[in-house]
Amino acid sequence: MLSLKYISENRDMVVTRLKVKNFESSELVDGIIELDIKRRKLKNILDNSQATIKKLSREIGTLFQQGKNEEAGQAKEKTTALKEEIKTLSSDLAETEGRIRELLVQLPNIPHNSVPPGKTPEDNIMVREGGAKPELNPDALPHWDLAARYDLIDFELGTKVTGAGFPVYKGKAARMQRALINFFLDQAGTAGYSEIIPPILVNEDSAFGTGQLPDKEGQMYHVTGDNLYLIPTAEVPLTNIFRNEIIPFSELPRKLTAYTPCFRREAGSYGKDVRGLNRLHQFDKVEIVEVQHPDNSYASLEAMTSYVEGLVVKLGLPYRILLLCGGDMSFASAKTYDFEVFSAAQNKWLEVSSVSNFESYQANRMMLRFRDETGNKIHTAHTLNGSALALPRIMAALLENNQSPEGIKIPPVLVPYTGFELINP
RNA sequence: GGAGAAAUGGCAGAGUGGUCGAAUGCGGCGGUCUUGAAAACCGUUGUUCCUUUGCGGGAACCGGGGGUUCGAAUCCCUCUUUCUCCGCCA
Repeated sequence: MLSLKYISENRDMVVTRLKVKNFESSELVDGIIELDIKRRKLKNILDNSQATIKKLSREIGTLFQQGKNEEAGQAKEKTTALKEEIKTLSSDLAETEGRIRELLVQLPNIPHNSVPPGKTPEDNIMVREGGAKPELNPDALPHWDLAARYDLIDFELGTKVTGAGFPVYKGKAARMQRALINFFLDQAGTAGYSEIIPPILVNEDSAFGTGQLPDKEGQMYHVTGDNLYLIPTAEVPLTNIFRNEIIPFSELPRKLTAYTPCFRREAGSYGKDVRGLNRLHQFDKVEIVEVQHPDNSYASLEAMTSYVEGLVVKLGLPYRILLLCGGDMSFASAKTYDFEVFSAAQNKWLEVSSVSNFESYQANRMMLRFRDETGNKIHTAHTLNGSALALPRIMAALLENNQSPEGIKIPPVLVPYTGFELINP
């Protein structure tokens, strides 16, 4: 969320900038500022009352010790009215703070200056593309048919065991999946990301910290018995590692990576996009997360983007990088690059990564801060994350693009991990 | 799952109703001494919020929440977590 102070001090700027996200915020922002004035007023009166009663209490204590019980009794009476007042004031204050928070979490993050305006994916700007689209035979098959032909991925079996969107990977596909995970983790390690195996169930505070709650509640699987959520991305546990932490200046940036399965209910997603591996309820992903000094976070965003680009290049996939327009960005992001790879048999671009700078939006929510160079001041850190990469669509594109009459060819960089070069009958 | 014990500052660890934001030790930072370092000695050392141009002043926080009291780290309730023992188990 945006900080209260920032909103109060930059009212017009916030409202103007949020219009890039097509978000009309003037009412919300004014409500917040009004409540904040009330909050400060209440806090001020309450502090004074508490200071008075604290002083009185000390005096009463002294009087009792001196055996002046009568005087103490008289002093006690003076506190009665004040106590009532404090009770009312603190509940008013708590209520006001609660309402401020309710409004604050409804405000999306402010987009960076370089974010183009726009409403739909059509308005995204392509910043780079690379890799050659393969020339496939006319009889080339989409990956779900290839999966059936080579007995690689069994969607029906997953439906039997769990339900739609939970595929079963078999044989060489399972091996290839594992190869991709290991390849991605090794690459990330080389690039300076520390490998983590985080919990894949998180509590409410964590889900709130990265912004999944309260807004995207229906998108996560909720284990109601223990009030835990299955992670929709490793971003959640990885970033929350730093929740309520003050990071020493010398330890910035912190760079983490993790492979986890991800779970998404995808409520409301139907139709052609869900075919095969295109959209699943459970999928594997390697994620990279970075906590960075505000001065360097945009350099990190570019570095992360280049890193992800290196991965798709190594895999030999045709790709393009999109700078998302205001309307297509996520609620919490200040700037996002999406990666799409071309899946030739479907003749379709598939999103395989999303790299974002959240600036202080998540950090404010989770009180993630750092100590500055002098060691005296504490500031909110910036957080970033990116997929590196989401596996199913990579798998889909690799299967489709690399099919040939002899079988499906494994990209050379993966062969050391798979132990085979070809998937054939 | 059952029984018991505990949760205090970066860490260790005092404090069981009255100037306690909290002794002491370690660690950290600054200094004296030293050619330099160590040792020794001296000083300093949390976070959030309100207020002030600034100096400063004030409030809250001793696992979370609630309560008793003029006053709570200290008493009560509740939740969470950790440890010990038992049971079960990858």
